[in-house]
Amino acid sequence: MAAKKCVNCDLVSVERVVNRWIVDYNLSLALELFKKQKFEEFNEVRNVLSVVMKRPVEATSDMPLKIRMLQFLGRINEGENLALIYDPGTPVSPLESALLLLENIMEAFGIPQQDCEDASNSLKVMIVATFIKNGNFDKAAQMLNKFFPKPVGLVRNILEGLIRQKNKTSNSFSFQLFKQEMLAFVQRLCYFDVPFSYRAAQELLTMRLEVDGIEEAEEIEQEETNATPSPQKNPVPFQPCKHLIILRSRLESVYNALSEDEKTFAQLEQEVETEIQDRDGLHLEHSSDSETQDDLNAERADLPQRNVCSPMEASPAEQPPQTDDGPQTRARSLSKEHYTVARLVTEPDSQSSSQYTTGLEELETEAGTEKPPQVPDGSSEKELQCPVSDDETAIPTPKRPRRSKKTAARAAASVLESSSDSEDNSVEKRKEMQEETPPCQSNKSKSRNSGTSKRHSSGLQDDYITPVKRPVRQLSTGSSKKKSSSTRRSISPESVGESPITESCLDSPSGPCHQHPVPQKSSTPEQAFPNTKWKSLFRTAKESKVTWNNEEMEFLLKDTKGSNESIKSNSGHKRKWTDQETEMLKEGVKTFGEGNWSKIKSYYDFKDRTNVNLKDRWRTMKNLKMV
DNA sequence: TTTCGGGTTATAT
DNA sequence: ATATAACCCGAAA
Repeated sequence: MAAKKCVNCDLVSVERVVNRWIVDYNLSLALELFKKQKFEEFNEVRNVLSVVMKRPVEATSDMPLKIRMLQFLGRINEGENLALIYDPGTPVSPLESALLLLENIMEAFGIPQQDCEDASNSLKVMIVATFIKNGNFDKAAQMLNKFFPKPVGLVRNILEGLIRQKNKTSNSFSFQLFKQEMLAFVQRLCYFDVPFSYRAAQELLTMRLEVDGIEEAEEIEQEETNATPSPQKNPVPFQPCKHLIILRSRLESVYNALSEDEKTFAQLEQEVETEIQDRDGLHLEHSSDSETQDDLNAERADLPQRNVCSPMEASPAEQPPQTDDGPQTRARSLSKEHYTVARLVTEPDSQSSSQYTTGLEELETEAGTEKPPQVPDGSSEKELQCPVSDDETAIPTPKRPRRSKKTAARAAASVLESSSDSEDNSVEKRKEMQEETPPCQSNKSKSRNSGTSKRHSSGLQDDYITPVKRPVRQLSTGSSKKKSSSTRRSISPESVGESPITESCLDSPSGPCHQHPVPQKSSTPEQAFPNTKWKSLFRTAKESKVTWNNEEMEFLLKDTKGSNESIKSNSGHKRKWTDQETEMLKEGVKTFGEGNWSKIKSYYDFKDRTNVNLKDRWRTMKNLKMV
């Protein structure tokens, strides 16, 4: 029933809000994964973001910068794949494109030069070092002179020495460390608050654990399980929450009976409902009061009137800490119960709508952080919110079965992992997601997709903004060491001729491949997205407070697509080890010790590498005296 | 199930 | 044709 109301409401408005949560969460998640060197998952999350960004998203003021910085990290992540060239006209390595992007960001967001100085310098050094590592000494020297014109400086001397000696095996410049440094830089630049959805999920998990400890976990789990498949059905999904609530208020009195008689939660709920109904009408007031106290919603103060938290979100999180306080708690819990249990399970009253509304706002506030209160139309919101709240609650539940106390991010990550088995699959999935994508023949070339950073690398400002992606992947001439070999074969044919296809499809959700040819540097979004469908979507998105720049969208999309492996290899063929993989392996051995291949493999995200592969690679490295 | 070492294969030169 | 990195296979723990 609530759902119906929602449908009537402005779906777009709701979607924007929900998508903002999603984006907010995934931004943080991506950063976390990057930090943990789960680069595959990092790319997966970026994929998620790119897809979400195609939908209307209500952006916060800091979101654009975060998106850009994520793009930046994406390029950094692909930094060693020199084979990736985005603009044939002005071939630029991923790291160079990262530098250009950084400069662009600084300009666009008015970031003082000094704030980026260290990062910029490190980036420049790594650009040179990467060329050296790949044996492209000419290019390295060229970059060295470009970035470090002064013939003085320790770093310059070191790099110069390596170039002179044509020593590409130097370990002086760890790419892994460099990545982490870039991560630290990004974190300095933008503050990544703990997303609301993360906190909500975490608290929910905590609650479940508590409940499990006290009660029989099985019941709850079962319920959850049931709820998962049909999240739309309010009654089922929420039950867990109800239980929690009930436990707080009623558990003491009923616990014994429960354990003995095997009373079901449903029964308890009914009891509670009865109580609640008796006190109906009070709940609103109580809820507001109680809410004020909640730690989660510090921001609620701003919205005193609608402080009632939405049943799903607020209740799970808040209740645990409350245990039994005093009368207040009692009232509070009751009110909450009322919402959750009575409303959802039994029957939605008129009140429900208002309650939900409140909850939503709260959520927004939290999640939105700085975002200006955009509660446009209260009435419509209310209705909309119902579904929203439901979804939110429902989502976390199924996904993270009390699997553990691991952080939500972790859990999410694992989910991602499982879902994305192979790049191929993921890639294809992505493509699928981008419906318009015409049949790119390139599908086969899984590897190719990696054309992550292609886009604006060279384009600099213009391309950068340009919706068109010409990122064509070239085989890097001699840049890529050994990898190139395998890469070339598969890539060259496709990439050269139609490289745009693959990427374009992915890249331009807005514009299909065909439209690429015309470089539109338009600042106007519409232009960017030729496709009518996307146009409309984009417009819709635009309406939201913060409009997503074409650039941002593109960045995401583009990067996302290709990001994964530059070199993917055909399943049947030998796949050369990338520098990145090698570095991870080194780190892994350093951390876990030689021989613990399974640990290393599980800790780092080695894609399509078996324990034996790690072992063999290590053996090879030892033979080569790389270690 | 994971690790290990010898053997095989695919690829670059 | 050769060298060798990547991969495979069977044994052992």
